[in-house]
Amino acid sequence: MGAPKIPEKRWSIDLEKRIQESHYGESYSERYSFNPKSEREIFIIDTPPPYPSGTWHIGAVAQYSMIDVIARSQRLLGKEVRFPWGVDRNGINIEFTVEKKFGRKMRSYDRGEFLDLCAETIEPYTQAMRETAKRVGLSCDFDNEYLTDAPDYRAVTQSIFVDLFKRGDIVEDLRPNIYDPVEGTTIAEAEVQRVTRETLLCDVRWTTEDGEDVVISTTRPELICACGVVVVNPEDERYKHLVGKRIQLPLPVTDRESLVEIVTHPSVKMDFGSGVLMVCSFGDQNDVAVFRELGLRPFVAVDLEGRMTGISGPLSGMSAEDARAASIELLSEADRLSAAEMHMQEVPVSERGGNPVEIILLKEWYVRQTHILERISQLSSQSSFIPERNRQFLHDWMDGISIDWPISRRRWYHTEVPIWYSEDGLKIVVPPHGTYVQPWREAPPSGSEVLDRVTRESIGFYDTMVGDLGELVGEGKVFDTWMDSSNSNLYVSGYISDPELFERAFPTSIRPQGKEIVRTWLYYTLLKSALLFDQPAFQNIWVDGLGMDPWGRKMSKSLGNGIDADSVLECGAGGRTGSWKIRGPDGKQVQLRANKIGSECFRLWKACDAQVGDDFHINPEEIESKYFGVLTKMFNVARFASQFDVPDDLDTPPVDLSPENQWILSEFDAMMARVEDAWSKIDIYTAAQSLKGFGTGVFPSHWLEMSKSGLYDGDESAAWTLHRVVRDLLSALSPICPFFSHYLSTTLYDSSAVDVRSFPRLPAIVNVEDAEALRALTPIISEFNSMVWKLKKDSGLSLKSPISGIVIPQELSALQNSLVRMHSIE
RNA sequence: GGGUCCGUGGUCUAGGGGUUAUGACGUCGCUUUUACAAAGCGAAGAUCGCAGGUUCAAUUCCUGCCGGACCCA
Repeated sequence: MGAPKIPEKRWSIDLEKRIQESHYGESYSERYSFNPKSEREIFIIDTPPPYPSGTWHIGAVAQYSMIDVIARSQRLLGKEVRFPWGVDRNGINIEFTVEKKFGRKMRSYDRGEFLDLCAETIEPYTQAMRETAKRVGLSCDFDNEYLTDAPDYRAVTQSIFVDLFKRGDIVEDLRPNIYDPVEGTTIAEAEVQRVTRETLLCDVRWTTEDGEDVVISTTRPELICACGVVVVNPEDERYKHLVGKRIQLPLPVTDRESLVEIVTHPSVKMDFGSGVLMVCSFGDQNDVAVFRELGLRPFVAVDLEGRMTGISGPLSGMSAEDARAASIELLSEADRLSAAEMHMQEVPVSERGGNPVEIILLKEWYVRQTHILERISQLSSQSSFIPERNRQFLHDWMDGISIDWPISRRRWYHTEVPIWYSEDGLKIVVPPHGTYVQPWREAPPSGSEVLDRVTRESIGFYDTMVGDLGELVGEGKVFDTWMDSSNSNLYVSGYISDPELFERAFPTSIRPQGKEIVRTWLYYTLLKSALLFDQPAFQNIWVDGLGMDPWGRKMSKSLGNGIDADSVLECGAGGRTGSWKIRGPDGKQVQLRANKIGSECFRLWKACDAQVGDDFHINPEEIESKYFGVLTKMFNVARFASQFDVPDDLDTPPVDLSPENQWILSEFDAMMARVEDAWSKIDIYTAAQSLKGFGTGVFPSHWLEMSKSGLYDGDESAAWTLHRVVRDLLSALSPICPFFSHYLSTTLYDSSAVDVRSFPRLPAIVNVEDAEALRALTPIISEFNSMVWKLKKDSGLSLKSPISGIVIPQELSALQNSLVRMHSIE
């Protein structure tokens, strides 16, 4: 015994940063790298590659820290863990950033020049993200970072495209697509958002061929030229006599019939406007459905630049918005506008650009999916969801899928569609497996294959056929970014790059992600695995809730309720406190303050505070007040232990363990059994709560107080118990608080808790029945101690004053001596 | 408009057909005791959102309503 080996009185953020910095130094990769040849059970985590755009959302960082807990806990259980660090850098987001930064639209640049600007611009954001990742303590394989915009990653996307194309799962077709005319690209259903805004609802007077006037309400009068049919509800008595008649379009059109038929359709709401509806090719998705159902020929009213086409007569060449104003004017001049009033309406807009979308007939590439939904659903039942109830998000989304997935985009900073077309347009050239190509600026590489464009059959190789193909045209389109990110599990499991590993590691052990991207990232990944291998993509799917503001609202710039991740992680460093001004629910600014948080406290909070799957409120004040004390407490337990010599042999229990040591070891072992079980089920919450309860509760308050004086007197079996418990407790805690555990364990035991690769369990101390009987004493001990403490308090005695007249319960007679010393009972 | 989830002391949270409903923060009181006052100990504080129903028994199961969040149309 001597002075504590741990000089600090408590955990601090500066200490945390010091340990962290040295941790990411030399031995880092030794510690956390992945050995694909390992004999251990392989555990691969398909981490969500974050998108670097400004700041990393604190909710995502919190979630990521729990993925790290999963990685570390699986290592602790002895598995060979691959915890990749990937960054998703493809996409329209960085294109927008570049456009904004330089004040020029993408299409005004040379394509290559623009790509260079994107790559350059995204780098500092990527770097900031790496730093935050380390600051929150992630044990990713940073040396093998993957970037989705790197050639090796894009090559996987392109190879999978070619494979799926060859087997007919990818098709090229002319179909109505949701289109963002401002950004000039197709988007998928999953990328459409709805905003409520005020629009002018016009009542337009149409006239039938018999000369009867009919009023039709519309918010899109400029689309009259694309009207294919006028519909009424079949139940609507007012219009029964009109069904089957023809009606004149109220605006002039060119190159098309100006009369359309009136038919019935059940989707018409009788009480909306006049109850008569004009159906335009591609006014909205309902229109598309009606056109398909009635087998009508669609009219193209809006072109790729968002301008009105020739059929719109006088409106031709105008933007949709100008055309709307012009058409209203024309209708009004012709005395065909009977009313026009402002009306609240939900408008579909593109998620990224916020622009009202149009539905346009375009030739695009599609992944076929409607035929395989049932099978995906079957396969996904082989994956466990954590929590199980979040499986519902997937089913809800899949129930609503009605069309194939359009995967081509008319953008630039994305993976290119790897296709060249022959001069006659009948043949296509695709690159060999594993090669990244940019068809818009390069010729096919050697080894490329020539396929029949329609039958997809192989005709031969490019190298020998180059003379027969005429002048090749490279495809200019690129892929939806989900086409890239939905390969992440294949990429990290060794698909293409390491077939031997892939054989062992697929389906991928776990997919951790937020619930908001179940319909995109998760669904598309499952789709790919079903199409390519007819297999489930994952063994486990961990779906967490989202980080909300302190009142449970989504954090957003417009609400002004965001909390920056770095400000929380750095809170307390160098004595700087944290303060956050956030707009509260009543619209008033609320000031939150905290003195010290840091990564360990932040992680502990997330692990302890909410079950996985639920949305969680992020309040720095609460994080500090509820969890920093837990760290202080456990730190001091270790500090207390550090003044007693560590027994040479912590593996073999002393033969003369006294009853109180047997008792706490039984209690400890039961707790550790629970934690081991929780770690193996990826139940962070139960593990965290168990460790916290034991480490701050029964162990220090009861056993330690009971054993203290014995320890000071050199009781060696108590010292063994103390050190064994503290050492193993730190190991079991290391997934949640790695730097805290690392510091204490290396200081006390010269070996780091984060390096333990087998979950520590005690050798048998007593037999099972006796252990159970000992654990049954816990509530009696705690009640007895509380009784004595309360008695002393009520009598105005200090805790160390002697007290008399206390009767020790019969059940605790074995602990008599310790209890007498603990309370100075006379 | 539809779907999913949620509603437990002032705040956050666990649980779950059956003794006295878990824990934490906050509050109040006491205590400087050879780890810890950035701590410990103790106390007060809940008709488990509301209304029905099922049951011997409901906070738990069912229905409706109210409130909140998210997703979708």
